[in-house]
Amino acid sequence: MKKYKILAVEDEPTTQALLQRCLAFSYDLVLVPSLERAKEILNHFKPDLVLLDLYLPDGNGFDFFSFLKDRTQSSRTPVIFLTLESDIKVKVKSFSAGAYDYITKPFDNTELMARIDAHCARSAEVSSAFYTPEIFADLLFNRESLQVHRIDGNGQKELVSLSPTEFKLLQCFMSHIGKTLSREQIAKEVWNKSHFQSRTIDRHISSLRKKLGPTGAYLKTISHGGYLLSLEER
Amino acid sequence: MKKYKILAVEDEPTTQALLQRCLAFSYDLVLVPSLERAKEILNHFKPDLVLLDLYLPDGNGFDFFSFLKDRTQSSRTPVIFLTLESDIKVKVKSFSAGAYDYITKPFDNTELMARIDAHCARSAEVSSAFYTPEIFADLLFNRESLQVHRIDGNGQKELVSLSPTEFKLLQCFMSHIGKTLSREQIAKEVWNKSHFQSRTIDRHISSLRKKLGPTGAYLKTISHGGYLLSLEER
DNA sequence: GCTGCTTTTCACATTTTGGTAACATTATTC
DNA sequence: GAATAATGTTACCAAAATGTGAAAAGCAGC
Repeated sequence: MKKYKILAVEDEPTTQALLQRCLAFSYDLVLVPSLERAKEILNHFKPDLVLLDLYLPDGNGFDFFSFLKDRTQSSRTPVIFLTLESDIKVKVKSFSAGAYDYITKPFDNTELMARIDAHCARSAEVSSAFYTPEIFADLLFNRESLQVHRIDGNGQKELVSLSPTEFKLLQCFMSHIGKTLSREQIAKEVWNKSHFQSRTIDRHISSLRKKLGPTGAYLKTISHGGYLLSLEER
Repeated sequence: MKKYKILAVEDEPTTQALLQRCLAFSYDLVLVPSLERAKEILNHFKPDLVLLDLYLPDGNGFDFFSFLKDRTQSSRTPVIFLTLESDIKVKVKSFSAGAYDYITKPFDNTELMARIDAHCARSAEVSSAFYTPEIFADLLFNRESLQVHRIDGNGQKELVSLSPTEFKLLQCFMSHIGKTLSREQIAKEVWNKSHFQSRTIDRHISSLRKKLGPTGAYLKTISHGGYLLSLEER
């Protein structure tokens, strides 16, 4: 049985010791005391779940939370807030920001583990459904370098030079192949905004299609619905 | 904004009243006092989330939970246990069985709502990833891509290109297969209007039938009654 | 502040859409 | 089997949605 990988960000020594003691055996646990260290660790550790204290020496848990949400690799990683703060308003804020759970100290070890397991199990099931391919039609995606290449008839790779926004836009469609995305959804995923001067998205779609050349035709317009990336013929 | 549909199974009058008071406004709430009633309700109510008491007059919450898991329609529906029982062992058992959350009474309204919203939002996102198009005759109706395909004799998918209104119209019939819909009902569901220059609907039906080709014949006219989508002859 | 890039906005071109009228056809009633 | 009512179908065109070049606005690095 494979252990779940957990990143715990916690500066208070007592809780640190407690977490170490009760989680280290059952999980692949990395415990760091600051956001800075956490960000470093993420370069070579991809946790299945994050335990996050709200108040940390070098910043606020919410900021780190948004940081995780913004990186595609960790945008769907479950985050459990684990904190002394028991103010209902903070709880509500956490949940509406997207927290998977909120546990106040002191907590029960067994319950913590049960909740961790539950979230990890569901998340593992879900992440298979959200798998984003690296190849779509004749496009090759490199998530590390944030580059897209097109493979021509001879198997030669040719760089498709996309701007950062165009890349994010394409990535957004790649992670929802076969689903029509409304302009609102696109705005939210790519710009993290809900409202927009309406034509901006259309304009970006237009230039993305142009840069993708013939492959751009797979990015279809669904009138009154939004846009759709799909392999099917029109 | 659409309300989440919630089924609450709870027999204790105090909690019933509390749930009614704090949830009925923000959610589409159905509150039942027994497992038997809950099962009945499920025949015509597909909740987005279930609130479940552990100890009920006609059985144990766990059994109902397994019942939900076993039905495909509800196997991914989030279930929150809401109970007096605060024994850690029961909590752990609930989570390992697949509970989404476990809240002990007395609880805070706001927190309950925050947790409900969080689970529903994630679940909605996930269920779209697991969505499979609906099938009617040789049509594949896809609510996610907002497209309709027809399967031809060779099993090839062919796009049926519908305008937004036609799609909504078909969607309306797809959600009420076998039921005759009056023009008023159609106007309300598709146009969100009650009154209409009478022939408009007819004209859209006409073009929908035309685009659906032979399959359009399943969209029958009920003179003086409206229209009906049904496989049965009459 | 200048330079070179990206992003956004504007303006206009183009396409799609949907309501209505008019007429054709079918169903219902007596 | 008319007469009448209900429904089917076509054509039209205005309004709305979308595509896109070019100008304007941001923005990082110097």
